[in-house]
Amino acid sequence: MDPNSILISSQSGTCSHLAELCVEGERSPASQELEKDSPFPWGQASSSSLTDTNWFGDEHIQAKRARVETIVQGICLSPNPLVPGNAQARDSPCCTEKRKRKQSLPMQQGPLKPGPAWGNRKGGPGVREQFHRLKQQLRHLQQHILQTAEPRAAAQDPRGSEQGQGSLREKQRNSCESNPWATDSDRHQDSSAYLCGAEKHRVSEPEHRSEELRFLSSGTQALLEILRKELTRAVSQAVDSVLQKVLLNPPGHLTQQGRSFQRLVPEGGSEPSPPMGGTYKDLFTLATLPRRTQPQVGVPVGNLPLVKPLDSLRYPISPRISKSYQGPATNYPLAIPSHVQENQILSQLLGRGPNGHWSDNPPLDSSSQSHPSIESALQPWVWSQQPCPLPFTTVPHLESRPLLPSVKTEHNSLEAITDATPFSSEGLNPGHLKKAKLMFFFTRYPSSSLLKAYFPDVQFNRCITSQMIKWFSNFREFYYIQMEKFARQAVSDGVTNPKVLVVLRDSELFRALNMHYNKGNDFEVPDCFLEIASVTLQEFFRAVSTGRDSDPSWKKPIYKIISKLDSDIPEIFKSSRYPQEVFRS
DNA sequence: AAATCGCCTG
DNA sequence: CAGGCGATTT
Repeated sequence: MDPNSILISSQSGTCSHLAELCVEGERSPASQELEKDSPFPWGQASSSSLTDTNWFGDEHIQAKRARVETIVQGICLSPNPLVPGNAQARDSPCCTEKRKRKQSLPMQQGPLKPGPAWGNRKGGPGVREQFHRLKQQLRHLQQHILQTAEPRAAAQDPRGSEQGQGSLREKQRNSCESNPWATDSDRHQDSSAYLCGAEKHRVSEPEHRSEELRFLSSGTQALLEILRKELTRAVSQAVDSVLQKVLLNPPGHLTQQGRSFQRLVPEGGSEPSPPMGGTYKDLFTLATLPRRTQPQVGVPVGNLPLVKPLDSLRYPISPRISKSYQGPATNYPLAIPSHVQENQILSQLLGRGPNGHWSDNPPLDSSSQSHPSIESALQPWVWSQQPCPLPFTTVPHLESRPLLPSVKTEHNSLEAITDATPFSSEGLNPGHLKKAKLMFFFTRYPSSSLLKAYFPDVQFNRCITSQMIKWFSNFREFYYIQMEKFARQAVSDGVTNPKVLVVLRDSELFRALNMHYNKGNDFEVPDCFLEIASVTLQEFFRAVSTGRDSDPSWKKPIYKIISKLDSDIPEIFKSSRYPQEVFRS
């Protein structure tokens, strides 16, 4: 019924997918891999310039800065250790190489550094005032946030305690996002765990609301987190400015402190420190780059190579805040806007509706978004891209699938966040499988590029691609087995004219096929498939009836014929939400 | 060498 | 459906 009409009409869009293919085609396997590790390759280029800036290069300065930050924090806000972003979230279970790569990838964190910020520093006389103002603003924000958050927190079910011992990593991601180290290599797990625990204990403190955040709706949570981070960053920047101007003498012994401080205060986004060790750096870079791309509304993101990421986002999904954490996010985005005035940052934070997302919310609410910069930065995408990314997006609630239930739940519970987040970046879910099966009605031999074009919500990599190709291989296997079976039956039944062998919707063969690829029968099988099926059956019949099946490779010619009969796939299949749209209500 | 494919097996 | 394997293709 409905589905039919849709499909039919959509079928007209023949070339559309070709275009898609071209686009996708640009991505070589290698590049894809790169993207995985660091979705933002371009970051490197842009970063270099920033990296050079070495105002932090000097340990003395750094130490001072750290000191100031500490003070400021004490005054204004709790340093909530939000995780900068964990690029690792995207690791795909199947490909371990990614992990290795990530570590080895010497990404640069250019953007992190406040290069342009220098301009501000030059500011001069007004610095103090500015600083003051910032502090005040921060206080106000804090109050607002607290007011907003507290009430809700009470309402929500506090399940701060770690649940079970599932994958440690994932849990950490969810519960300890605040920990910057979580993102880093596994070796930091311990520390991250530690931090998480610490956080929990401090729940009562007004300043440390990380726990509380968990109880809030995901949306609010995200807002809170983002805001928090951004504020922290802003402060850091302000501090930096001040330091630059005021502090010129390096004490020199604070270096260590500075470091430790950074660790504790992940927000460190502010921390530009170029001197950081490789690992740390990598982290930043990974996380950072992406974000920038974002929306920072007015924020001048210097590097704009970001376009790429967008491509992947082409099919944004409804903004579900489902996963608060999806991505590798990073908070640095904010930090980076170095050239942006501190004031600007604040104002943006306060009033920003960057990508529309927050716009709805009043400043206060937005403030609540303290979620990791990750989101903050990417908002629009965040949601569209990663989160939904694969797993959830595509997967509508197909009939079955206990796996994705949470997805739909969306913002409701933390669960949604928890469950969704980990997978968001990759992996094929039942929804994808179902979609692939339906696509089989149109194409028996899809190319990897075609698959990429039709599964926009999937982050392809070798493993994923192979898996999907394997699916189609399996589909074909079943298909050909059925064909051969029925062809032989026809032969034994005495059929002599292949023309009489036509696959109709009421035929047994069709039922078998439909049962396999369209179990719920919730999809209208296209006529073209019936035609191809008929041709295939006839070819098998001819081969068998003429005794060609004695040849070990007698099926090859048939395969070759069938491989040329793929049809165009309806455009609607390109939608990540495809199933929902196609299936009959 | 890498990507695919088909076949077989669990 | 996923793995493994060998063959084929590019």
